Amino acid sequence: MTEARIRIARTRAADNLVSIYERQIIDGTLAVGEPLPPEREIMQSFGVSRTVVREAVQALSAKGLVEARPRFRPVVRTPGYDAAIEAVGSVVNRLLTVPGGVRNLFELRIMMEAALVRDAALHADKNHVARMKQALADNEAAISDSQRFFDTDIAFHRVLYEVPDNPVLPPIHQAYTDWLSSHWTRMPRDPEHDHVNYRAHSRIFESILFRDPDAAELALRDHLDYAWNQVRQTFAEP
Amino acid sequence: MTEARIRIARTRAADNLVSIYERQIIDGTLAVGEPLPPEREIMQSFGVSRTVVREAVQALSAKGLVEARPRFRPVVRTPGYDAAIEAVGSVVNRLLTVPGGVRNLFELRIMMEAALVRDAALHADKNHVARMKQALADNEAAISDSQRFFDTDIAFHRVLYEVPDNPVLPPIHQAYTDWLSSHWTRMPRDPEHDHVNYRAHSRIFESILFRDPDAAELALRDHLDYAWNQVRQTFAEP
DNA sequence: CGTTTCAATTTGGTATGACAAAAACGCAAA
DNA sequence: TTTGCGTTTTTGTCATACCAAATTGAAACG
Repeated sequence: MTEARIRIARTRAADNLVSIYERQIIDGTLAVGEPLPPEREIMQSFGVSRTVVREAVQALSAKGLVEARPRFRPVVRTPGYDAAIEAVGSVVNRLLTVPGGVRNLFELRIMMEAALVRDAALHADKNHVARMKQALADNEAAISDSQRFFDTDIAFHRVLYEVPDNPVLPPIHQAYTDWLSSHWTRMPRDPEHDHVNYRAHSRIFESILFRDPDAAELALRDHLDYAWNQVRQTFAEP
Repeated sequence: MTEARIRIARTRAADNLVSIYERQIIDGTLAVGEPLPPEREIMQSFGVSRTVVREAVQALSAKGLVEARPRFRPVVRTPGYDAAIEAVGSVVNRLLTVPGGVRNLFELRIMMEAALVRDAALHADKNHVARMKQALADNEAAISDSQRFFDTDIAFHRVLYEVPDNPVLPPIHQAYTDWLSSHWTRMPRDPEHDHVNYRAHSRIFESILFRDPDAAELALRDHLDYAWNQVRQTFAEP
């Protein structure tokens, strides 16, 4: 993507190594969980200096292909959407610092979940409904237990991301909760909020049961608007 | 995110530099577009070796804070959603290689644009409608001019991402088109496709004009399902 | 005076060697 | 077999050097 736009991006030696190991990891030559060869070994087998090797390893780490902890051999990561989204974590954290960043991401979330509840209302099968019902029950049982309510709240929403059976979606949900949870912990704790939120979840669930996408979307938007009013209080944003 | 989960990740020397320059870039000490100091200068002012400096620069580059082209001084990037999404480009490219990756991302796109046309049908103002109308006209004029039709096609969809006035959305559209365009060159070129696609765009536009979100969503899903059948042919995926 | 050319300087990319500290390993003891 | 300890690897960092490309500034030119 970037590369295409850059003028005359002459090849850095490290890039070769990166693409080579990229291929080896993708086609399975390097198994998941296995450590990369020692740096000196890579040096010799490719005839490059350790500088280049280390640079390549760092690039692979930034791409989320390997997990490089200090002082440890880099190990090949399990490929997948979780790893990818985790790799973009630092980027998104920066987005949260730009003016209005939290609001923009939250609105994106509202838009996504609105689409998800519509989808759920139309396509949720018995299994999904059962899971939602269970999550809802757990949620009700956790009312006024601040931490547990938070967890069950997340669990309820997670089911929505699982309905379309697209493996990209659950990691996105995970990302949202990770990035926003740091603010949710600063949110005012009030059992009254729990009741309101539980009723909102309940309303969403019923709309899905009735196969009514419009009602489901409306309920979801009411719910998240309310949640946003809670979240925004932890910021100086207008 | 990752860092919190890692055991005892003792500070690497480069991390200090990264956070220092991160702060300087965010608070404006280092203006956008300005190059970072030369590596040798950074060495001296922080008393570290060039190895560490180069490692830090690479990390900053991976985070999307600076743009480092080979042989050039790294320049501070304009912060924002474009830069962030571009920084995740490599990650997403990898997602496209996992089995079913293209399909999953395409379905995510369908879900997003379905939500967008619903939103447009409800909230598009005169200005947006005018832009869509113009884009549609351009699209019609480009029929059977393969390259221009592709461009105007993209431009039409882009308007949809601009309606909600959320700065996160246009870069997402940009990302989708970037990823797609690499496959577009392999797609079958047929003027008949252009006609079908133009009529689909036209149908979407009319549904938005009539303030009919259901019709708009239906039209968009038909359109993208058709597009998917074109795209999938460039893959071996079932 | 402005523009172009070209050589000197600066700067990034890479290689090499070295050393401390931490991890991995192997071996011996319980 | 498990545990503990010492040895060997391996990584993190530093220092230095060289090359090639980019930048700069002076000189030549119109």
